[in-house]
Amino acid sequence: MPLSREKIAAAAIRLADAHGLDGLSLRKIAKELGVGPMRLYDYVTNRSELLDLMVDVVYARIAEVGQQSGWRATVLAVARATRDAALDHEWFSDLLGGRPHLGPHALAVGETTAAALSQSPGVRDIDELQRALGALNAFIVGALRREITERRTARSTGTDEAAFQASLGPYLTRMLNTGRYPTVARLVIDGAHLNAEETFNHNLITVLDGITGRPRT
Amino acid sequence: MPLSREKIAAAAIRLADAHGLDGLSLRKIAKELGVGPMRLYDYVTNRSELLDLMVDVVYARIAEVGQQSGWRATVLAVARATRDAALDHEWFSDLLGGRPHLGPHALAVGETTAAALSQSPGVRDIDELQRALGALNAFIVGALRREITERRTARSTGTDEAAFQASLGPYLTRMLNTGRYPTVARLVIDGAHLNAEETFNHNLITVLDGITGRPRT
DNA sequence: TATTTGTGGATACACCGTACGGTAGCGAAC
DNA sequence: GTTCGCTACCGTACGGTGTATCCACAAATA
Repeated sequence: MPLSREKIAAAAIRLADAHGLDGLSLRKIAKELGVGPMRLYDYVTNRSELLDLMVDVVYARIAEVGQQSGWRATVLAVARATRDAALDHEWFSDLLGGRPHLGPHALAVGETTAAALSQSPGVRDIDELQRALGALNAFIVGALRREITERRTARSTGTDEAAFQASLGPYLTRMLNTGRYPTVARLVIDGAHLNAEETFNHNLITVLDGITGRPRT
Repeated sequence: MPLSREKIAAAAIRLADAHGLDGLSLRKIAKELGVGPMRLYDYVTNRSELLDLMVDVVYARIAEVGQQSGWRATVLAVARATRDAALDHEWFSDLLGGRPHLGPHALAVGETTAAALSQSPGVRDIDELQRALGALNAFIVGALRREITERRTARSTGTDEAAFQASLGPYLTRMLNTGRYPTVARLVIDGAHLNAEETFNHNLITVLDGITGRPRT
């Protein structure tokens, strides 16, 4: 049972899911596979190439959604699939936007969203398509990074109010009590209970409407 | 002339500007300051706390733009200042969205943008403000990461067509020649010459319009 | 003067990515 | 049938990282 890029990527993903990207090392992957560390270099030239490999495996899952009934449904489906993937593999969000995603599956999802967007009214020529795609991807990347970051801090501080006050509280409440950040203070105190999925969907639609030039409801 | 968080941060920023975040290590910073590596731990508990420090120094520069004549001008100015900062300190974009930015200056720019956005029509209550802020920040984070990544690959491959074809070409052109990614192919071939700043501004306005509910022109 | 206290430094540990040299097997050429 | 060369595997070793711990020395206190 020799070894293969697929097996290496799968093991790496398992480890990254469990211990994050910082807890991932070539040596641990090798140990997980019962092999010396240098074996991996027969299949991968770099650590970063390994990361690219992992990323493209995730994109493969995202690409499965394929085309939907209309361009709008397609874009929404791909965006939501990306979010699902990021929630399942938090390290994925760490890599989002950090390097060009050029793997075959990444290109495939790029193709479906680009093709879908090009069907939209308000996207008339190729420059507009490029811009629209940029804006959409920028939003997705930023939104997912933000959501994952929040989820991580929520998990590390504990989700309940008391633990939050105990961990970030001392510093943050002191900061907010200076009165220099009244709006932020109101946001932190009054508005922490938004549903993440709803927020993502809502903002996604907002951005999409902005891009494709549709009147807001 | 003892040592201080400010001095450490300044040295770290110099090094990160020159050699990127990967080329940054506590030992190098210490050497730069003519000190043993362990001295830094008297001022900073962690490497990550050092990164937070650096980030907040950058936010200090961003915060300098302050309020403008209207809420819209303020939001635009802050966003553009953030972009300028990211262009000057590319490592900043690597950190964007990756951890909560809670330093005093980061909170200050959060406050100004939040306060500005809350003045916008279409942002009626606090939940809408939270969502709007999320969408705006998501876009900024994603757009800057993307732009910096592109700039980096452009720099490493060389900017001219020939060098590009030589480096990414072998793989990418082969991929595009499969015919499976026609839209992406068109984008790569026909549409690479958009001005980055214009694109950012254009998309920023688009997103902002989407958020605040303004009719598209 | 004796003793405590704190401050800068060196050393050490566990771990990382990866360069390098060696070895064993196997097909091809004489 | 023997030898040669090539490929696929393997372990070791190097230079680097973040950080914990201990240590020496100077200053300040009793």
